[in-house]
Amino acid sequence: MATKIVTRNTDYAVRALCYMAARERKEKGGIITVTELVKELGMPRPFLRKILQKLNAAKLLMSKKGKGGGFRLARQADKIFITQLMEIFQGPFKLNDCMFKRKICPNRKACFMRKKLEAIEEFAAAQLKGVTIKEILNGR
Amino acid sequence: MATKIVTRNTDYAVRALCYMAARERKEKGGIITVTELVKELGMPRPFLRKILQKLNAAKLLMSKKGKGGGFRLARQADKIFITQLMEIFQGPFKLNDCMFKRKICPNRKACFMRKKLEAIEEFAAAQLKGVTIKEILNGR
DNA sequence: ACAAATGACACCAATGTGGTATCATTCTCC
DNA sequence: GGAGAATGATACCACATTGGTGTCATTTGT
Repeated sequence: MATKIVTRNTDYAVRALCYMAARERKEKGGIITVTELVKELGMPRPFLRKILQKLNAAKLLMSKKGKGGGFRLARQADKIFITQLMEIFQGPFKLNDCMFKRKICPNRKACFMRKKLEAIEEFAAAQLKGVTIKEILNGR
Repeated sequence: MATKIVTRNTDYAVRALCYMAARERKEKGGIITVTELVKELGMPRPFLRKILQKLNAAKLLMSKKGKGGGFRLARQADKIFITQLMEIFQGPFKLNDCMFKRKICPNRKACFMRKKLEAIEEFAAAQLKGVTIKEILNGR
């Protein structure tokens, strides 16, 4: 199986945010309901709901309860970083933590493999660093 | 949880092979028994056995059955690449395969995220490419 | 009041990884 | 040839994670 850098809930979040940002560009200031998102994006409703609630808690979305309620972006698309989404849904980004028998491997400092993994982790972090919803939307 | 580039069985394989290579350097040509490896490396015996059997099947080790039997390296330590170990225990190395609803995401080609992931994957492959047991043993 | 929306939260299922157990086979040595 | 020491093969199990569902409470507009 493929090594996952991005899990499914992060992925769904990206898709949902992209949709919302795109819609925002045309019809200004609209609140979007889960129903619309589900219809447009074809994701399982309860799962998406959970994701949106997390985004709301993280203040990336604003929510409005009750009739006529829904969600809207709490900030511009170029201020929403996927690194933050990854943090929210997957926790801090890191590669192998090099455990051995429940403890951090004592050789961690000297280990050649570890050096390589660290280089990879650094590179990956650099690649993902500046990426925002806006860029993903624009394909660039 | 940390994104795993290297899983535990690959890790165990590396450790076992390193030990065997190190011993080889001193006492030439010795066959090593699972019992010795378990004692020295402190891994669960049946699990290690399974791993060694796979290495044997992949012709990285040679085995001898029966009394006085055991394993020895089937090639020099500088001819054993961790990429091959990863292949054996984890399958082909790749990052996210970008599925959406059981199908490969139709936007895969244009997707900006995907481009980043591909860059990371390439870099990672390059980093790991030449690494052998010998280098790990030498810490370089 | 009622219906439409989210909030909070508990629960469930599938999968992968790590680990165990068992029996068959081979080999050496007496 | 038989006993015991080793691997071969393989089935099974436990735990964690991820992905996903379901339910009830709360808020809000008409």
